[in-house]
Amino acid sequence: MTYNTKQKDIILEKISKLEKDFTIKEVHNMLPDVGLTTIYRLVNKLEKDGCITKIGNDNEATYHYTGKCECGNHFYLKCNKCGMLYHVDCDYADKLSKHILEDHGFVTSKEHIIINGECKTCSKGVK
Amino acid sequence: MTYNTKQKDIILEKISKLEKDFTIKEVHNMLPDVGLTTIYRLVNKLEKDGCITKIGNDNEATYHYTGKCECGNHFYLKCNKCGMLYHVDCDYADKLSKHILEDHGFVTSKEHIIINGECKTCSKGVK
DNA sequence: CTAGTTGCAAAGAGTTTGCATGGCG
DNA sequence: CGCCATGCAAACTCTTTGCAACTAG
Repeated sequence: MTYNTKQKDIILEKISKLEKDFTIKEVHNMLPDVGLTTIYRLVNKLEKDGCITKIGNDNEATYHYTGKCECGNHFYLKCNKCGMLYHVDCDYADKLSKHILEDHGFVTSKEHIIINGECKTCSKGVK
Repeated sequence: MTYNTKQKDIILEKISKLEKDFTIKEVHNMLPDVGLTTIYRLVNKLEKDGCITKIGNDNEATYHYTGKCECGNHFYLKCNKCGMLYHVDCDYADKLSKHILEDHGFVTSKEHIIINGECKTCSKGVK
């Protein structure tokens, strides 16, 4: 019901090895031979499958490859200045999820907690 | 250096009384007499002033009026299903900010921590 | 009167859709 | 061969910009 194509392999190969988050444009720049539309369509599908997390950005959508991992002990720190996404392994994430669920009845999204702010470098650099 | 106009008053009056987050379009629908452009411009300015927090959404930007409050003991839980933004007063927010700062050197954005997930209602209702 | 503000129309930017072609199974 | 996948171009939507008219101070 779903074919394996060259483009799919190329895209998956690429984004699964990225250590940082990415935009559609970036992927397209890295893979000029794959059509823009195809990247949009595949990324959307991967997002539905749960392999990718969409990080609603300013005006351009940013995505992050998460694979199929179901581990809960981490969260993301997203720097609003430089755009970097830091993956943090930390017990605190579990505690936080549990707290939010038990005290506020809120299910944190697939254990992918994204907290916005400013990273060490940027908060020092500016001002 | 900055004038007080009718439009400004109308917009501020409206969004400061909203209990939920809003999009530019929603504001425009509520205030048909104010030009779209004006709303964009004013909201952007208010965001810079810190009275409004932008919640990078899917394709349409969502904003939330926060006023000038500098209180730190709260965070937001944003439901990805119904779009509701829950304002939660909780000591945990402070602890979390402190932890992130001390252990990860990351400054959480203006104490406005937004955590995505699914609210009680939606997580029960579906599937 | 001067400088900031407004709002229309047009331009930009990101994303989606239509449709004909090509490739997997 | 049937059906999904691809990719170009066009359509759409949200947001920004240019510019002339307007208004607060």
